[in-house]
Amino acid sequence: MAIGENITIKDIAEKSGVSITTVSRVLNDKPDVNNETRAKVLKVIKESNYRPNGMARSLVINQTYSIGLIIPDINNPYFPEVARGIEDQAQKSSYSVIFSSTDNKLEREREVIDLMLQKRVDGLIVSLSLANKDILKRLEDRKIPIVQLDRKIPDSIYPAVMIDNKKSAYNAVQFLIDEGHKKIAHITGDLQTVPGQERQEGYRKAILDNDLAINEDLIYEGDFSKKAGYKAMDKMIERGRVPEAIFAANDLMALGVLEACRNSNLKIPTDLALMGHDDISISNLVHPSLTTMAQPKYRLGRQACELLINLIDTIQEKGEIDYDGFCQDKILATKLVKRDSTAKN
Amino acid sequence: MAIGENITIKDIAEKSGVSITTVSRVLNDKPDVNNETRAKVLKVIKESNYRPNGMARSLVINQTYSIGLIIPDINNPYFPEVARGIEDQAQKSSYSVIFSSTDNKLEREREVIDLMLQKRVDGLIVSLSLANKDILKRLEDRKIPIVQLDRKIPDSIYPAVMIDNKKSAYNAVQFLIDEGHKKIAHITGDLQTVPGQERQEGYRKAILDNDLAINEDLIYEGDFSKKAGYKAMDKMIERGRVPEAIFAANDLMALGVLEACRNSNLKIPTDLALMGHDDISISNLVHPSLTTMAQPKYRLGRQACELLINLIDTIQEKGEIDYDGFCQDKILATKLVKRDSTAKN
DNA sequence: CTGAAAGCGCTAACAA
DNA sequence: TTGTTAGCGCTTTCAG
Repeated sequence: MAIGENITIKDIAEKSGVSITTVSRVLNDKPDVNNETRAKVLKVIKESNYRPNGMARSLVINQTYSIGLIIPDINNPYFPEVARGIEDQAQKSSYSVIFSSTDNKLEREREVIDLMLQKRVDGLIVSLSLANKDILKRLEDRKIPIVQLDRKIPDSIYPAVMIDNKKSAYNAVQFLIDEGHKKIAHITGDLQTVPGQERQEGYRKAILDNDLAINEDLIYEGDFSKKAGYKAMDKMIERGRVPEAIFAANDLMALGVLEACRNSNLKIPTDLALMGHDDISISNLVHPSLTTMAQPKYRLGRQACELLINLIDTIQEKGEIDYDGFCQDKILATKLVKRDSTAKN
Repeated sequence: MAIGENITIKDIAEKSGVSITTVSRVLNDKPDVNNETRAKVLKVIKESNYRPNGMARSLVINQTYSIGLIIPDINNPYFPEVARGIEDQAQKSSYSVIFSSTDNKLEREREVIDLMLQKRVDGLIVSLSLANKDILKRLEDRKIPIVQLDRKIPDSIYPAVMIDNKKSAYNAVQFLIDEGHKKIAHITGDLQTVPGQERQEGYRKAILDNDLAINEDLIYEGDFSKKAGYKAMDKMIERGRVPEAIFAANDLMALGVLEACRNSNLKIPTDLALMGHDDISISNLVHPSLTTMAQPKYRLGRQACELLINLIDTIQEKGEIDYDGFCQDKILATKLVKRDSTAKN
C-alpha cells in the first residue's frame, strides 16, 4: 500500500449509514442531497481523514486533471519561469503538472510522450526539437490536445504560444541603430532552431531597412551557449575587428561576450555596445547590466496553459477539436529593456 | 475523451483472438505465454498503436509510479538543478514527477499535498516551511513515504537529504580567517529557517574557535534575498564600518552586497573580501566572480529521489516502513569554490 | 431525496 | 499455456 490503509468510499458509506451513491453525491457537490444527510457524511469524511481515490475517479470520468510539460531542460534559465507560469495557471483549474526534460534528445522525447500518454494526461505542453516533426504527426490520431511552447514545429497542426522572433530581433537591432551604431555584429543562435534562424532574419532585415550594407564578416555563428559568445568575441578581437555594437541572439551568449571583453580590457559600453535577447534573470545582475529584449516568460507559460485547458474543455464537451477553426498561435510581444551595456557615453 | 478513441485491452484481445488475460500477460512481460501467441499479440498492439491505460493499472496494482515534488518555488535558482536531479533519478525507475511550488504558504502546502494524495502519488519529496510542523505529523498515519529536501522540519520522522549548514558556514568563515581576515561580518539568512539559523551558528563557532571576539554589530539580519544583502552593505557603509570580509548566508545576498559596493565605489576583493553560499549558477558569471560554498544541488536531488524510491519499494514489499531503523538523514558535503571575490591582492 | 447495479480498463487468483 | 471470474474505488443511469 503506497497509499496508506485505503479508506474507501464504501467505508464512509457504512460509517454514515448511507449508500455509496450518496457519498459520491456529496463528494461531487451534487444537488439532490438532503442537507442533514450531507452534513452527516461530511462529518464522517472529515473524521476519517478520507481522500477520494483520484485513479478510480479518473478511470470512470476519463479525465485525470493533469497535464504534461515537456521541455529541453528545466535547468535552462529560460524554463523555470515558464514552468511557474504554467503551474500557476494550472492550479486555478485544479490541474497538476508532470514535467520532463528531454535534452532535445529524440529518443527521450518519444519515451516521455509515451509515458505521459499512458498516464493519460489530459493534454500536453511541449517544446520539441525541430528534428521531431513526425512525432507530433503520429499523435494526431489520438485526440489529445497539445500546445507548443516557444518553438513551433513547422506544419504541425497544434497551436503554439511564443514570440515573434524575427520582429523582436529586428527591434533590437533597430534600437542599436537608433543609438547611432552602424557597424553592428550579430552572433547567431543555433541555426537548427527556428528562433535561431528567425532572429538572424530580423537582424538582416533591420540592417537592410536602414540602408546599411550587410557584411557577412559581421555575422558569427553561435549556438545559444555562453561559450559560443565568448569564442565569437574572441575572434573579433583577434581579427582586430571589434564592431561598434553586437547583437547576440540570446543573453547567455552576450554574457560570453562580456567575459571575453573583460579579459581583453575592452569596456562595455564605452568601447562597444552589447545587446542580448530573452532577459534571463542573470542579465540584470551582471556588470554592466545587459540591455536585452525581454521575453514574457511567465506569461508565455500561463497563456500556453490557459489555451491548453480551453482545448481540453472543448474536447471534453464536443469529443473533438477543430484545430483549424479553434485556435491560432498566440504571439506575445517582447520588450526592450535598456540597461547599462548599451548606455550612451 | 481526452485520450483519444480508447483502444482497450479488450480490443487487442479480440483482434488477436485471445483472452484479455493473455494480452495482459504479454503487456507485463510475464512468462507462461506461448511465443507465437506473444508475437501475434505484440503485432496487434503495435498496429493499433495501443497504450495501456495507466489509471486502470494503477487502480489495481495500487501504485502509480509517480512522485510528488513540493518546493517553495521552481523559479528560485536553487531548485531547477535539484529538480533535474530528481527527474533523472526518477526516470531510471520509470517514475514521473509532479511538481508544485508553494511560495512557503501554509495554505498552499496543504492544498498541494492534498492534491497529490488524491492523485495517489507513491511518495513525496518536500521542502516545507518550518511553520508547517503539524502538516507532516498528520501524514504519519498514512503510509506514504516522504523524503525531506534541503530543509528538515525538526522532530519529523521523515528522513532528509541535505547539507550540514553549520559546518559549511563554519568552513566558509574559517577560509576567510585563513586568508588573514579578522573583522568578518555576517549577513544572516531568514532566521525563521533552519539553514538561516545554522549558518549563523557556524559563523559564530568559527569566530570563537579562532579566538576572535564575536561582535554583534558585525551581524546583520537578512532573509536570503538580494535586497537584504544590498541593505546590509549599505548600512555598513553608512555607519562607516566596512569590515575586512563578509560572509553572506547565500549567494543572492552576496550579489546584493556586490551591487551596493559598486554603487559606493568599494572594490571587491581589494577593499573587502566577499563570500557567499550555495553556488547558484549566476555566481560564476558576475564580476568579480563569487567565492562560495557549493551545494551539490543535482546530487541532492538524485539522492533524495533514490532514497524515496527505496522507501516506496520497501513499503510495497512489507506494507510498512520502520523509519527509525531504515533510514537516516543523508548529509552531503559542500565544497569551497574559490573565485575572485576573495582573491588575495 | 436515496439506493442498486453496471461498468471504467486493468490485474490476479483459480481453473482448465 | 490459456481463459474465467472477481474485484480495484469510483461515477452514473435507472428505479424507487
